[in-house]
Amino acid sequence: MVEQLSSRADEIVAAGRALLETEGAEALTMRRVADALGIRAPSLYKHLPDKAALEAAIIADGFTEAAAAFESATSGAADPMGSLVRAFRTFASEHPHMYRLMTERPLPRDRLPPGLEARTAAPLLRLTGSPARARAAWAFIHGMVILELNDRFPPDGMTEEAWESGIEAFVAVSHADSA
Amino acid sequence: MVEQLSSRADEIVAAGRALLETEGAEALTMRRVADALGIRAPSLYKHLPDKAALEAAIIADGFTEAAAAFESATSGAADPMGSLVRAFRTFASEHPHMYRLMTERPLPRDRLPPGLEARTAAPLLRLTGSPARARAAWAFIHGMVILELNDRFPPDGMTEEAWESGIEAFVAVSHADSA
DNA sequence: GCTGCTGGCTAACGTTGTTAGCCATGCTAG
DNA sequence: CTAGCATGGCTAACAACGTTAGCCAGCAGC
Repeated sequence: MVEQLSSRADEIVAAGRALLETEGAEALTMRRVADALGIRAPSLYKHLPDKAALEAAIIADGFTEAAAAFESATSGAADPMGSLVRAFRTFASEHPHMYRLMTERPLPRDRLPPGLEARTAAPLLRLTGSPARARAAWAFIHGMVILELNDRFPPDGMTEEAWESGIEAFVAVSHADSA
Repeated sequence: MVEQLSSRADEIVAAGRALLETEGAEALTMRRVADALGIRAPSLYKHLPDKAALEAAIIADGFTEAAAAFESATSGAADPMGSLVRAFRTFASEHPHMYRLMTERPLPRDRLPPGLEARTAAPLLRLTGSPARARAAWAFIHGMVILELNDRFPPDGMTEEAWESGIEAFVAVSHADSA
């Protein structure tokens, strides 16, 4: 399943990630990645089986970073839920192309380090107290982030209010339930 | 902006849509579409400027259908919000590839019939009573749908509960606000 | 009956992921 | 010290993609 990458492969993944983050998904090309390293595209295949493996490694990178951000945002915070939501939004807005790559297709779970997905989900799961509520909150947060990223909301300044309205809704239900 | 399509172009769009819906996005190829019509790929360009125009026409098709479904679901229903959510989920699960195409990138608004986007959004906007709440509810619904579609939730039967939990949350806030 | 538009066609280009097969370098075993 | 082999480059090439250029058959209208 998840092979440990050689150090050269790590450099390839880093170059790929840099390309993705600075120029977007359509720049993430085997030839462009090779160019960035001063070699030819076919040489990449000495280190990685295919492009999907490169993408999976970049995605794993992203999840690791996101998980760390979520953990540090929630540990000992006064308002852990608000803090988590902010960390989520920050991650997505600082790494929009990465966030899209991480979410827009089914996860290549076979090619991801075991436990990474669960680790990323853990903080929200802990805060909401139930898988069902965690899923609902995640859907809301992801929906807001991806609709914003995809320019789906009219630019009328109403979006911040939508965030508050949604958070309020979930907090209300959580309190009602725990009472 | 939005050109009226020739009847031949309509046939091309229909063939493209059929390919998309039955075989997924990667089957939506100029050559495959042409094949389905018994002609060659370059001939398509006599009727459509490029592939983006084909996609936009398919997307417009999808929005028109979705809008009609949402309107008929909410008009005079006993539980209009539940009915709308069901209509939304039904549309997405019956047309998963269409739904992805409609949502996964920024909308080609220039190439869509004017007013169509607003028409599709209207039922939810009416039910929630405020743009902010509508946006929050939309984010939740879209988030649930797309995460389900992308196989993001563990298959533990908890997802139905997540739907209920989210709907409950939004309904609670709406009631609190209107009281 | 000529003109010109409509809607096909073939050939081709540049880009994509990927494979096959060659070769230099350098480590290791005998 | 040398033979052999793994490592990691390379070029050439293929199939499929979107797209353009340019040709031509058929048919409508003056």
